Amino acid sequence: MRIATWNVNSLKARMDRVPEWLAYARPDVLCLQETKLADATFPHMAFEALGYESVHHGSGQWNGVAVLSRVGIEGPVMGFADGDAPDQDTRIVTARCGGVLVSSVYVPNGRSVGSEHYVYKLAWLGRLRRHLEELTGPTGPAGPVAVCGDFNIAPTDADVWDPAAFEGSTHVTAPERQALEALEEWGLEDAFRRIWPGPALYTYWDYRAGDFHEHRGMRIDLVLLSRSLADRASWALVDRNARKGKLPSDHAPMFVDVDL
DNA sequence: ATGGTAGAGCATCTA
Repeated sequence: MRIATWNVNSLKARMDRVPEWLAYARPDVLCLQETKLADATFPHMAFEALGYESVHHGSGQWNGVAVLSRVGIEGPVMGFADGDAPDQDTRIVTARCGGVLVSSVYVPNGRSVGSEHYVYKLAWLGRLRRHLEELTGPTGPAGPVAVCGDFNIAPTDADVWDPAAFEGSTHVTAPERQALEALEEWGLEDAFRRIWPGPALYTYWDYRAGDFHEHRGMRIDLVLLSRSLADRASWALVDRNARKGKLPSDHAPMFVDVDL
């Protein structure tokens, strides 16, 4: 099973590129973030024509997440299933695809350390863990689980182009990394890192100042797999070609292949 | 690196 994730930074602006990439990479599952669409305008039919069922959770203008699957979509859940009040934003959608519980997540950016947005980011990551506990039940992470998306966290200093440039910034702080580690302690693994343990393999580059061409990037888009899946991960790639050319997103798509 | 660009939608907000 090929499990992919891509922050498209507006699906409307990327409707040439996303179908093209689906035809090229043929993922079994593709998690999208920042569709910036309301549910009513999500192009389910365009993906259906390519063999993909889809589920979307969005309110328009900002955020918005989707799961596309050609191995089935069952039991979609919009937002958190932790029983708490609905999230203020549309940042997570979950469904079972080919037997795997898949969540597409767009973790809040945090904006600046200590801001209310940063507090929301850390709380959101706590809710994500409780959401997964609720949906997996007594089986927990022993079952097949994939949490894919833009985490807005660089797991280690090897995941940013220059750690010194990020001092005092979000995405690299200890509390953010600890929130990610809490998910790993629950039973998820950064599958790309297992395949490619080396540094400087990024998924995001700011549009500004020629960052992409100067290799000033960050690895913040992750596929977290439960142990039974991670043990079967055989290949992973970031498709940097999809960050080039006309009208790219500021994120590249990445995927992990799992031998099921 | 303290500006720069892109996408939302029409004045700014978000990243």
